[in-house]
Amino acid sequence: MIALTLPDGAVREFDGPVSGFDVAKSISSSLAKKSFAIIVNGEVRDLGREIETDATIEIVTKGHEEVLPLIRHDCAHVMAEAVQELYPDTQVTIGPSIENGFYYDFARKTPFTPDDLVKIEKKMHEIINRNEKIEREVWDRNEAIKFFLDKGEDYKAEIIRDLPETETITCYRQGAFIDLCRGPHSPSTGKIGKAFKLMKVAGAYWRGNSDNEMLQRIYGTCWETQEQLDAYLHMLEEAEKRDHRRLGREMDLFHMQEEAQGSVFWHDKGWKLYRKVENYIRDRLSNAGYQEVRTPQLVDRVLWEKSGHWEKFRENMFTTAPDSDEKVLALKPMNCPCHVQIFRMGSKSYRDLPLRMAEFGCCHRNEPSGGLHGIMRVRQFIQDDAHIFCTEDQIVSETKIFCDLLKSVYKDFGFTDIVVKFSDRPEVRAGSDEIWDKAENALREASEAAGLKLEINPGEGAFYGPKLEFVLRDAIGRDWQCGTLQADFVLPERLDATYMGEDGEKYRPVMLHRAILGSLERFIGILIENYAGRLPLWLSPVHAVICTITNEADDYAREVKEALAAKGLNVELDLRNEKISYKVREHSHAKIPLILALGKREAEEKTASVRRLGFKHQKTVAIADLAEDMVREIQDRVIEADF
RNA sequence: GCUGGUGUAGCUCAGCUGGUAGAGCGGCGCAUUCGUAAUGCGUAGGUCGUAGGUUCAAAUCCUAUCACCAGCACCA
Repeated sequence: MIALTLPDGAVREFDGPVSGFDVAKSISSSLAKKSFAIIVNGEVRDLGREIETDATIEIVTKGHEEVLPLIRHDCAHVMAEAVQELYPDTQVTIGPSIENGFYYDFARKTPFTPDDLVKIEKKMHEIINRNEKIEREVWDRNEAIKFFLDKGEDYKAEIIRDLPETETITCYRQGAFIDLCRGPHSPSTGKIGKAFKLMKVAGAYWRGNSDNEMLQRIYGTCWETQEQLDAYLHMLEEAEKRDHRRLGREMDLFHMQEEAQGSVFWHDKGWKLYRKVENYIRDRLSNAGYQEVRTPQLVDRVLWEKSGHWEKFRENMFTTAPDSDEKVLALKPMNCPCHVQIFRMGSKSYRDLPLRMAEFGCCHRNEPSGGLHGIMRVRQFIQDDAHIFCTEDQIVSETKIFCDLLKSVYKDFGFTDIVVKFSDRPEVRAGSDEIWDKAENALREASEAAGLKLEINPGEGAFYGPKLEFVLRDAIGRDWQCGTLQADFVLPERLDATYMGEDGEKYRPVMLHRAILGSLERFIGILIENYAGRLPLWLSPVHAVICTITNEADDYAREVKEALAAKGLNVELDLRNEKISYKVREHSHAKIPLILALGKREAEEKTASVRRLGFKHQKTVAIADLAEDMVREIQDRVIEADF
């Protein structure tokens, strides 16, 4: 007897092993038709698989959160089947479901063209209409290897060879197509429906390693309903409109050009924004007990050799090319070695620790051309960089203080949902296991104490210490590392930083490399995308534009501008002989937060008709009150004004 | 760096299989003084990313190169 417990607590008994499909059928035949899979003790399984022991189960039907990953994976298989039907010379490799869809990596000499995608998509609809049964098969390891080798599927054979001996080898068969796969899958291809679309082709390295050959990856998106697909495609279109590169141009913030690849030309308004961000973080750091320093841009390679950068980071460094045996200088890619130089000046005592040293230093890194991206990934950038020199015992408290500060700063910028990635010890590393234990625990404890949720990145730490990465998302869902905290036991050693302990002995300080915003360029890019250009008043380069309705109000408009400027507000004047609706439209496009329309009425009453960006209505306010409200909104760093 | 795609006026884009460039918006000029997301008329803008090549003739075909876009790798 097998007893299966349903989500509502009801128990159903069966004489012997029973398939998920039969379980569903025992409840109702219509349920069986509507099912995609069955969850057995928390594990999603094919309906065709037999359940052999007592278990709690749940039938997966339309709308269940497990449906999307399932049909996306089905869709990947259908795409592979379509590709092999159309292009038999293609080998299949790996094709998982991912956020919003799926991809499949193919090995083929000739790359797929956008035209091919149209054909493949058509073929996929055919296969789905055929409603092929998807069946799970358990294979013998060696037979499976032989089978795939005979089929010319070398990659599949390689995958099986690399699987642990204990792993059950399963294949999924649909029509003439058979694929090595862990599963699970829906019962048939018809379950996928029509709400999918192939999106793009791209190269991708076999097993994610750039030493390996490059495969052809096709990305697709797949949803349960057409409405969901349409909504997703619409979201992508909308996201395009908040691209910081586009908004940067439209809002006249910055530009980039060929002659300075990977570097930003900040325009007046963009630089105003930049300075607001920089001054804000400067104040926060200063209040948090940081000193600020400034170190050289060009530094002799000798120092980089000592610090280890010459060995580990040479490829990314810009250097001078001296004529003969002159010294080689390098543009600094990081501030840390220079900060150690300042630390080393004079002698330091334990009483000086923790010593928090900040610098808005300009760093240059020769990033690979393919990695550059607007102002998010550049070759010249400025970080809100700082190094905390402290004792091992101070790591926890300093990390905690840092996490709290970071959280508070992010909140001011309107980011409350912060993802933290914790990278622990890599295989190749410096320092003893004891120190690593200590550092890892410190970082973990401190960030948890600060109420941050951690994601673990196993083995991804720096060779000199573990790190926390604070990640923000851009308009289309790409993650960007902004803040970071890295514990470093190596650099103080290499550059011989010491302090005098209570006992009169010399000790090595630990260095915490840390940034909150990360690169200001990147952070501003994220800000622009996050707000779709509609920056909070405290960050907006221009606070308001005064628009006259007729030139009768020109004198009053100048008066208002004076009054607001006197309060430190940045206000522009639009006295052009244009219709008010024309001006409103133009300044709305330019993402000006407030439009003040002034006509005869306002001039007589000493008021302004105020319209907030994003709102259709307006309200009439006395100038003095308006100025006061604006100043308060800026001081309070209001993210979303309720108008 | 790798794979694919793109590069035509300030912006968005058209220009079929080769016959020396076109629209809308924006700019400028004139008129309009018009109360909350486009007033009308007129006008000026381009070595078609760059360098070679094929051809009587190249934005269009070929080669190289640069930049950008997407993805991969990288991101100390």
